[in-house]
Amino acid sequence: MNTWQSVRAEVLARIRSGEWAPGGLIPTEHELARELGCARATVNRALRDLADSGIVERRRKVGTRVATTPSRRTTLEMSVIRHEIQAMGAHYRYEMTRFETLPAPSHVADALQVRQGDPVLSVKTQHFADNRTHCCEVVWLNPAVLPDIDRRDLEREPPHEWLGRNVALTQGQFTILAEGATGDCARSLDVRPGTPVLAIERISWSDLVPVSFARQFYGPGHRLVSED
Amino acid sequence: MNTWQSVRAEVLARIRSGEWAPGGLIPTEHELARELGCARATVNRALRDLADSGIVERRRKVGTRVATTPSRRTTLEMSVIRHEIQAMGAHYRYEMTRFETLPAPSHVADALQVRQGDPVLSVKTQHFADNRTHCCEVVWLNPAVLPDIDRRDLEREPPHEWLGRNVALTQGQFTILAEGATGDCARSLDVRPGTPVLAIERISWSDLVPVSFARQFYGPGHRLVSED
DNA sequence: AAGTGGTCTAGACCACAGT
DNA sequence: CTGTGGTCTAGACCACTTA
Repeated sequence: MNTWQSVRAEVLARIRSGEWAPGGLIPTEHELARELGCARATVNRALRDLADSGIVERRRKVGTRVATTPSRRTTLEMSVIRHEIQAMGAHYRYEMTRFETLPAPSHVADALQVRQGDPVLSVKTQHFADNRTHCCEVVWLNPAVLPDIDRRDLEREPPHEWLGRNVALTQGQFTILAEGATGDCARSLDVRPGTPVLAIERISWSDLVPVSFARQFYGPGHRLVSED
Repeated sequence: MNTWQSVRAEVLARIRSGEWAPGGLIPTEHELARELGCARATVNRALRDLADSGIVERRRKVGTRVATTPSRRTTLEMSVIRHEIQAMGAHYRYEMTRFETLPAPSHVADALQVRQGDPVLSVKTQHFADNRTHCCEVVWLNPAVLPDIDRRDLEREPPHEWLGRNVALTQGQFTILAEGATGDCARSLDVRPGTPVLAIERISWSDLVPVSFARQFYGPGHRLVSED
């Protein structure tokens, strides 16, 4: 069969067998197409897939190399918290506990690309699964990009769901780290201060303009699982 | 321009504008190709890309729907620890602190798909950046798949690097969580027990057979950053 | 049975990066 | 300039799913 999957498998097998060593060039698309008896587009599809997985590296004029860094890319599904909770079969409830304009602290100013002390919107929320706090978050919003957001908008609906429906988010970045719970967060999650919590920082852009910077905290036992 | 990127952008714009609502069907590939004046393959490439990002969902005979779950997929680069450390400009050193065959505890037996109590290889390692422990890990190896691994192999080289060069790893899964440092791990990372650490659990398969189950611990301040 | 996406083909042109 | 990958095309057939 000359499917692109079979081409991918063949190439992978040759890499695994050592026939094509890490750092070495493999044949060009034309050569592979001829050898395997399929169209170049098919080979291209297979090699592009391998490049997306980080198995090979491709550069024009140079060719395709077996990656020396056998690093793996893995994809995480960052779902809407409501769906995450409902998927567990739990009842979802959302609450906004703060909504106020504040001068931007330095780390927020960095993330939103505004000057330190510039006014930004600070929103605190909690997401409940069967009346236990599953996640609490602080969201900082760039008012320059959100002309007409209203307190009532976010009382009804979590910030990221509102943003998803009202702003053209073009890019996002996630940072994952472990922290000890502090103050409000510890109280919300009903854990002692210092308890390890998983923190996810999330920056959303709309056309290269930062729209929001969120810090989400998940209590003990929460796990992020890759798909693969 | 009839690039697949421009088709992708056009489709995205229509979704964002609300012209194509979440949950709704968008035109078929044929229709879009005709309307936008390009080949169907180009439309296919664009829509496939959007489907990979989770923006739309595609099913044969049904068509392409705007995803009701505006969940985002993001890719994490799980690099080899040595490269991670060298990329910071630090000196890398590796040490194996344990190598012994033990009866599999239940969580390890689950991960490696062996019976609880079956013999598995337990390896403890530390990875240093400029002589400070950057990461410590416990790796459990499935001896059924690793006939001729030797203690000396892993004294020279970290388990995952050895595996990468000697076993055809076909699949991996990562789980990320926050934990409090305990015992050996706390001592290795030079933190007090209970200090929040980022834990990454990693299972590697070779052709549906589990090869290794690793738990890696990173000290305070460590961050996983998505690419996007 | 019919309609949708999934893929392959053969050829072509282009963009880029070494020489 | 040259050779590589990146992409587009027009057409074709296939696979799957719903009706």
